[in-house]
Amino acid sequence: MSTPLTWGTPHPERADAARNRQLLLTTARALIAADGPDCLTMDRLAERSGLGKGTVFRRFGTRAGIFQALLDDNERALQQEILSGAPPLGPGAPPVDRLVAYGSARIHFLAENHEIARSAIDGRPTNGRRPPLSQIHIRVLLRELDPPGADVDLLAGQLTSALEGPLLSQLFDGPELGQAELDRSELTARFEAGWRYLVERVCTLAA
Amino acid sequence: MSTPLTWGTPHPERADAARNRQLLLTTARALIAADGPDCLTMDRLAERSGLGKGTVFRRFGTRAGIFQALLDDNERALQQEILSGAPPLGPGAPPVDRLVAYGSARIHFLAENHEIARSAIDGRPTNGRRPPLSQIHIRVLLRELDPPGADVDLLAGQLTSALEGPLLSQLFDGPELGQAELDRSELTARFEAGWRYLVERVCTLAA
DNA sequence: CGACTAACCGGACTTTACCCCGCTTACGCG
DNA sequence: CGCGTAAGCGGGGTAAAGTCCGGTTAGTCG
Repeated sequence: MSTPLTWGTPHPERADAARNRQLLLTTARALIAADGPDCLTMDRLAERSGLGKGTVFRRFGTRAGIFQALLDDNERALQQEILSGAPPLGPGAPPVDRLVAYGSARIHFLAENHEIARSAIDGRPTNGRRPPLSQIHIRVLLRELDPPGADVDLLAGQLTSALEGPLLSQLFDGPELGQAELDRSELTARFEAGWRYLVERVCTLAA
Repeated sequence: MSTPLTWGTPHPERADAARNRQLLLTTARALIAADGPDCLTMDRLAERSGLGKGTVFRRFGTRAGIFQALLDDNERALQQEILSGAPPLGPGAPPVDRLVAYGSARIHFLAENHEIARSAIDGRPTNGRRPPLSQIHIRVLLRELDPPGADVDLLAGQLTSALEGPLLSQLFDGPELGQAELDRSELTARFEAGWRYLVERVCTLAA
């Protein structure tokens, strides 16, 4: 379940390795639920899993890698919705509607997982350097739209940043620049509206 | 020169402290120039400056704080240009033109300082939690523009992320998603064009 | 069924950010 | 000009990330 796309390679993952990865993920979730993400240490995770530290590092490469893996795992359901769910999130709706719907979904996902997301962004570019799903999806939809005169690849990156950056800043550091504290649903609503505005502004052809 | 805005407080900084800050900044630049940012360690910086480790931490709070300080210092010239330089970067030009000009300036600044910028983004929200200059400036210009129906504060954050995020990703991790390697000037030109497109799309009133 | 090999596992080791707390020094006041 | 005190300073101490390499085991091939 963890590397379902790597069927071309000879040895995707050894059985015990897969079992241990699963165990580590589960243990990590438990530790995070118990003490918060900041208390999740490599030593502790190894010990609580009954494994050695080397194993943990082999699996995830770095501390941030653990949170990455957790995030990816949580994201899988959303991924399915996009690929084969009902419109407008899934295929079938006009691209602009899909963009708006995707933004909403992503906003809610990040709002729910922001503690993990925070810890997943840390030091060096860990290992995989796998491009973020968000950007890929946005790019595909933009290409369908084909806005005249736009650098679509770059625009995809810009929109991805615009979607995620401010939200994460807000979630991490709290309200900024003289804005009142918002509860969860107000916050997501505001960001959804902002995202819709941006997408329509960028993608609607000028008269 | 380092805390010129704190004149209301009784003792902004003691003379020796200011001297040491300056010394540390200089030494840090020298070490970075010599061995690259990754080799700049707190111990080494303290030793090479002839100061104690505690002093370094008192000044900058965290390793990332050093790079923050360096970046702020480098940014000051640009800041002056914006506040009292010639249009369109400085005051006097129409807001849209100023936005475009600011984007160009910022892109070049980040391209020149990306190694430091990379190291400045690390762990926890260090200390000051001072909102980024970029966002403030963009917000001011947007307010002048007053796009109908927009959440200007949020939009400012979105545009800031759109301006900086993809550029930094590119500079940090290299070209992505099947794009060829670009040299410095091609890269900045591309991002400048992308920024102009975005700003005009968002700020030009629909017919 | 047995041997081979490549991947995996473990835990000691190194490096480094960051903390702590007693000592020292700059600056204001009498 | 001498004193008090608050800020600055120093460097040893801790914890945690990431590395290394010898021992072990899963999966394969004859």
